[in-house]
Amino acid sequence: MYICRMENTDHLKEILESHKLRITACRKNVLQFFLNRKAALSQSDLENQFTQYDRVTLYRTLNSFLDSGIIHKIPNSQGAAAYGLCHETCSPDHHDHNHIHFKCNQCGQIQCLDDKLVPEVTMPKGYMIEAVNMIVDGVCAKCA
Amino acid sequence: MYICRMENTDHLKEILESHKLRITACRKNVLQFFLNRKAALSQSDLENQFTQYDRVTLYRTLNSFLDSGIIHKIPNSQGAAAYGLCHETCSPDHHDHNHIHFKCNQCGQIQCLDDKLVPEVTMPKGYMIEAVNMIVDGVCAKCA
DNA sequence: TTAAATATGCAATAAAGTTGCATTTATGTA
DNA sequence: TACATAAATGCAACTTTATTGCATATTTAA
Ligand SMILES: [Mn+2]
Ligand SMILES: [Mn+2]
Ligand SMILES: [Zn+2]
Ligand SMILES: [Zn+2]
Repeated sequence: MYICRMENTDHLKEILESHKLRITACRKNVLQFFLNRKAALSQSDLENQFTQYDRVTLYRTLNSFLDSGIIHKIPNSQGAAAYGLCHETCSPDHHDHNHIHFKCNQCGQIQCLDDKLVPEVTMPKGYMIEAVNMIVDGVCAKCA
Repeated sequence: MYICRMENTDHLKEILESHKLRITACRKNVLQFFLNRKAALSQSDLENQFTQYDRVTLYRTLNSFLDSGIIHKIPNSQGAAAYGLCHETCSPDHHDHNHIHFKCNQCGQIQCLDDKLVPEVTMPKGYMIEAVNMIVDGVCAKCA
């Protein structure tokens, strides 16, 4: 995870550049929003926060972040898709997403537990593993 | 998992009755379809299979099965929701869903690996666990 | 057999995701 | 700096998925 909380424009620019994305106001704002947030974000979170941008633009911003490896999509059972920041080690080629996700049934927030790694798992003979996702549902520390 | 593959009407009736659901043709047909299938099913799978029923009826059939503990919802990152048969031990009160789900990126099928249990996991202090889901993506034995 | 409770079909609506295209903006090069 | 090119944005339209209301049909228990 990128360490700083209050980013300066240069830092945002660097992140976008290093992922081969053009620097635009929308992308910088959305990226900053992700960096300031602890929890995962959904498209509608962005729409509420950034009324100045068209929802399609925000949709495509999320897609460009996904494709370039800035964020990752978090599986869920219902509602809109949620997105979390990738580790700094992630790239479009090689992702490093072996952390557990937690969804609080009280406040609804979805969190990346970056230092809680998904345990190893074995598959039946003949199965090939490409990715493993673990989603824990419950009540978070704040809501408990 | 219910053992039989080709159910007789009585067996279907028993299952529905034991979950306190009224016996209807639609429910029996949908339940049979679940029992015959190995993979998880989506609403659109049902719509394709049962053109004689309104899609809202199929939607509510899935909901009644969900609420009564006949099926469970499987988290995914994209596309329509998938549903898998519950174990016989499941009830509305107590669910027993600690098995791994596998999604094949080739054929798209989602499978309940009923005998592959989700490994134990610990949360940070203060978190309460209510449910744990594990979804493995990859290539299934048939597609490999 | 009948009354009450529930399921179904149909219409309408909401929510979420996606595409095409004209216009604007960003970026590399002259 | 100016320009050409490639990419991003806004807007409209559309698709898919999910949800609700209500009249009618069916199931169930008395
Ligand atoms: Mn995450
Ligand atoms: Mn399952
Ligand atoms: Zn919470
Ligand atoms: Zn497969």
